[in-house]
This record gives sequence, structure tokens and C-alpha cells, in this order.
Amino acid sequence: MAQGRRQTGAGRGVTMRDVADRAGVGLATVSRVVNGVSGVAPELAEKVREAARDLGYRHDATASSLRRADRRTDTVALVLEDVANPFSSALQRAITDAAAERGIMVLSGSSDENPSRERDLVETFTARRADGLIVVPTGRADDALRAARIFGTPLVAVDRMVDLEGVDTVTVDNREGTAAAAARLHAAGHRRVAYFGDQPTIWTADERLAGFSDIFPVGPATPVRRGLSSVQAAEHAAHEALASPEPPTAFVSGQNLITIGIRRALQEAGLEHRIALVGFDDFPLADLLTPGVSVIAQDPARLGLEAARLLFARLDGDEGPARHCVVPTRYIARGSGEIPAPSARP
Amino acid sequence: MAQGRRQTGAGRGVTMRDVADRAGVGLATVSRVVNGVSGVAPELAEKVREAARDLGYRHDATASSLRRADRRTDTVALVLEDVANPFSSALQRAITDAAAERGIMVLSGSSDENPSRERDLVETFTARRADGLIVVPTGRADDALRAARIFGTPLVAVDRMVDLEGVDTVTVDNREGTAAAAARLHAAGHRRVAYFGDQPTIWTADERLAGFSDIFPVGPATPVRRGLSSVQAAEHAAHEALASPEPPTAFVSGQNLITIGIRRALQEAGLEHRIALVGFDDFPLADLLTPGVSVIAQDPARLGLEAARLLFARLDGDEGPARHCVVPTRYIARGSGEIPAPSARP
DNA sequence: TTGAAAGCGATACCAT
DNA sequence: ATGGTATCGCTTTCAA
Repeated sequence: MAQGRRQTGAGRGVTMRDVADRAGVGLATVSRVVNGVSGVAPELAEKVREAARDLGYRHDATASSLRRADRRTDTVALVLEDVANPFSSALQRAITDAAAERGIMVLSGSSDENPSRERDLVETFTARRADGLIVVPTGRADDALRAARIFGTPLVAVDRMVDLEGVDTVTVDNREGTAAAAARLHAAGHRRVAYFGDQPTIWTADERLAGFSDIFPVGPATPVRRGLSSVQAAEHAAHEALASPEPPTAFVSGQNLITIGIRRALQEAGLEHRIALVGFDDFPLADLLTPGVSVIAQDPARLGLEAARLLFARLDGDEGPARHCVVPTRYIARGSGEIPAPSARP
Repeated sequence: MAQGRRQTGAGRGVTMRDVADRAGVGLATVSRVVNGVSGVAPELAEKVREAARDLGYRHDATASSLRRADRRTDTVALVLEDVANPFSSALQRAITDAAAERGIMVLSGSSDENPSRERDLVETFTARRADGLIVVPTGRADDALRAARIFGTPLVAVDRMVDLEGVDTVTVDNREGTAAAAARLHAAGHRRVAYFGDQPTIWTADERLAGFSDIFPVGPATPVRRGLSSVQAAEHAAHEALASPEPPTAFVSGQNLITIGIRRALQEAGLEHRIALVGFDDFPLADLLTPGVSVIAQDPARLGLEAARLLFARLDGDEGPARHCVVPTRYIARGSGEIPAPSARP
């Protein structure tokens, strides 16, 4: 059987007018029944529902929102860094769930850290008249977001701060979390500690490095590598660091892919039990590796929930000043971060 | 600064009419310019673009599709099992990328293996007039999908087969892949092998079990556990199996969460080097564990791409008979599946 | 080449 | 309580 656009008389093309005619009522009455407006005689309502069923009527949300006074589409859009990243997908899941409770759908796309892709996405989403936007911004001075704000679409920046007044934000305590983890390494005797981070354009990358530097000011003993954005790049850089005359006794990573890359290099060199490693952002199976990977864990579900709440408040008419929500991180000791410096070993 | 709906005169509420008036041209001309229809005098077109820029005009894709002859919304919808699952998010990513190339957006939602949630999602998506649907069906006789087909929205089922004529499908060779892996265990001397699988309502769960049974017919030596759908459940079941008088010498898992649960139990019992484990579906870091986890790997990106292709062909007017695309799996030996049976050990 | 006008499917006002 | 009708923002004839 072929899959055609119009294979049966039912479905496509059946409008409220058709339903009204078949039920022998006015167009407005059908609209009331479909929208569950009270004040329609029960028997009429039943007749309408029957006609709708017979004809295979399907409500057109598109036309509905066009005519509606509030112009709502009951859709919010989500611009992530990469849907396939576990952090992003946990965020998406939390937001989608929160939205579903209100009967709101979620559109999403990946910017891949590319400002022009981000711009395209924001443009497409506003063209589709999303009621609101939740964005993981690619940059601090974000053009795409500025455009959306001018257009008037409520907007929440999540995971990263942005230099735009009046934008609600949700972030984690990147600096404090990283500093606390670094302090633990310091207490365990580490003095030669390498920091591997993401691209400096990303706000979180700056914050985390700052937290690290609070404990280990950058110097010859504390090499800093930035601009790492894939497992392979981090793995390669870690191999280089291990091959240097005075290799670090510990690594701090600013991102989960980097953490995995470093760990991969350590395992290849057979050093995972001798060199400490702490990563920012938890990842699945970190606890099943031996030794387990200690991390500064974020709570992406919580982040998403707070972002959704902020956005929904705006959708509900909140016109107050911008709010900034900071979600705490949590250090999870699994072993790799608890390896002491050689000097401190018995 | 407050975040209002209408904080500047620009943006919201600016229609083509406004642009037309400011540019001193007709409404139709603006429409032509915006849609890039050739045949407008260059100077007029420039005037229109300028007016649009000045007023902060944003095209309304909603109204556009309503009036357009083909009624296209340039949106396809995706019903996944759980966006947060790596398999699902890889699928989503591949489909979103393929769609983006054609200027198509992707709506998505998670059914959580719940038929009524699936139904809601399909309903919402068709109400939003998605041009097409890609669904990971929760059941074989899927009501939600039947409804969508009657409505006439092109539909592709991915990952799982469905008892509905005329529906395009993309799956992997579940049975063959599992049988091949089981055969390897048999060759390595294993005779007491446990199979842990997902809920029997899921088509893939049946297929994979069938593949296992092709090599190890179900009997006392080959216990089968079904209905496992979380890491915890699998872990618990694995502990039980290990505590039995004659524990299996190998495990075969029908799903990635189950694989992880079994592995967790093995590590807790200190048996990960003595009892073999092969899982269906690869997962991140499977190679970093010691021993690495051998898997029957699917290629979710490929699955998504094929599904998108099938759907786009329908959108392009293909009315041919339903097509079924089968993507091959690949066994990846990492160690856990290569542990020989004790009887076969020197 | 350009513009006026009809109408996509639904909502909301205003009569009845 | 119910129905007629103007209208949402846009595309698409059809005339000029």
C-alpha cells in the first residue's frame, strides 16, 4: 500500500467548517467544543464530537495560534551546544518534561559552538513564533540573543553568563567548584598540576580556569592548555604533557570530553593509578572505571528545571528585573582525584 | 531592565503590511522579496529590505504555511524513547543534521516506552502540522501510528518494526547480530549463558532474544530474564544469577542499560575478569573499562540518516510501496566477550 | 512588473 | 446558549 498524502477521504483537509456542517451547528460552537469552553449544551457538544470523529477532524494548532488573542504557539525553543552530549541531552530532557506539564512543546537544535549557527537557529525559532527561548550561548556578547531580545521573545541563558542586560540566567558555581577541587589536590601535596580547558570564548571555560588559578596561580609548574574541544585533542595534549621533562602529578580538566581524553592518555601510559585526575562535569560510568574518576558534578536536570521555571514565569507575565540563578556543584570523590602527590607518598 | 513582551516599538507586531506601507509598495511585493521570488525590480527590492530592517520585521512562518499552497511547515517531528539515552540522542542528532540541510526543523519528545505518551506526542505533532513523523514505536500494533497514517502524515518507524502496512521502517539486524555474538561465546566453550533482555513488548527485545536462542535454545543452563529496563533492575537480577547454585559463565545483554547493570554487578562481585559479558548497543567508555566491554554495536547515526532519507523521499512526493531498510550491526571485541569458559581454560 | 483582493483554518466579538 | 462574521499575517491568483 502506497503512502500518499491523501490516501483516504479522512483526515487532511477536514476543517471546523466541515465538522460544523455535518453536526448541523455553527462554526463557533465547534470551536468552543474543541477548546473545551464551558457553556455548550451537552447534547450539542456530543453531536460535534461525533461529527469530528466521523470526519477524522484534527485541530490545526497553526491556524489557531494565528487567530488567538495572545498569539501563543505553546512552543519553546532550545538552542544547545550539541544534542548528542550527555550534558545537553539531560538539559533537554529536564526542560522538555517541565514544558510537557504545561502542554508546551520543545523545538531544539545544536549550535556546535558556532555563533552563526546559533544565529540561524534563533532566527528560525523566532520565525516559527516560539513563545520563548532557552539558549546555551556560544559567546558573551551574543548577537543572536540581542536580536531575539529586540524582537521581544522571552529569553533565558543557561549554563553560561552573557553580557546582555535584562536576560535571565542559570549557571552553576563554576569558579567555586573548581577552586574547591584544586584545593583538595593542593592539600594532597600536589604542586605540579596541569589544567586543560575548553575554548576561551566560552564563559564557563574562563570561570573554571579562574577557580583553578585561585589555588594554583599560573606558572611553570602549573601549565595551562586551552582551546581543547574534543576527546582526541585532549588525549593528544595529555600525551605531550606526560612526555615533558617534568610531567604534572595531577590533571584538572574543565570539561567532560577533556576529562575522558586525559584519562584515555593516562591508561595508555599505564599511569591512571599514579597521576591524579579531577574533571568538571560528571559523565556516565565514571564510577565503573578503575580508579573511578573524581569529578566536580553539575546537575543538568536542575539547571534545565530552573531555566524552564524562569522562562515560564516570563510567559506568565512576569516583567520584573532579570534574575540570575546559581546552582551549586558537588565534588564526587571516586579515587582518581584522591591519588596523593609522589612527594606525599610513604 | 525588565523583560517585557513589547519593550521596544520594534519587532513584535510588525507585519508585511507595515513594511509595505513604509516602503511605499504593495503587500504582494514585500511577500515576493521576502520569499526571494525573482521578478522584482532591484531598486524596489532594496527599498523593501531597508524598510524591513528599519522596522525590525520578522517573517511569520506560522501564517506563511497556513496560506501556502503546499501547506508545508518545514518541520518534522521525532518521537524517541528517551532523549537522554545516548542511542536516542545520537539518532536525534543525525536526523536534525539531515533536516537542517533542507531547512527543516525538528520537534522531539520522549515516549518513555509509554504508549499513551506516544499517542499524545503524535497527536500534538500532527496538530502542529509537522510535515512528517519519525517514530521509535512503543508497540507492534501501534494505535498512535495508525492514527497518524489515517491522517495522512508521512511516517517512518525507526529501530523497531511495526505491524502496519505501508509504513517505511529502518532497523538493524538484531537477530543476526545477537546470534553471531552468541556463537562466539559458544565457540569459546560457554554452555551456561544467561540472557537479560528488555520488555517483551518491544520488538527489538524479541528479535535479540530470538538471535540468542538460535545458538542457545532456552533451557535450564540458559536462563532468560526479560522485562529489565533500568541499570538497577539489571544489576539486581545479575546479583541473583551470580548467587545461584550454578551461575552462568557468560552473560548476554539485550540493551545498553542492562549491560551496564550486569557489569556493575560483576565488578561488585569481583568477577569482571572471570565471567564473560557481551552487550547489544555500544556505549561511551565501554573501551576504557578493564576489561573493555565487548558489544554488538549499532550505528544510530546511520539509522537516523536512513530514516530521514526515507521520510524526505515521501515529502518529495514518493508514493511507492513501503520500504524496509536494514542497517548491519558490528561486533566489537574489547575483552569482556573474549573471556573463555572455565572448562576451556588451561 | 506590480498591486488589489480572496482566502488558508481558526478565534472572538457581537448579535440573536 | 448559539451562530454570523471580521480578522490573524501571509501567499496566490488575477487584472492592470
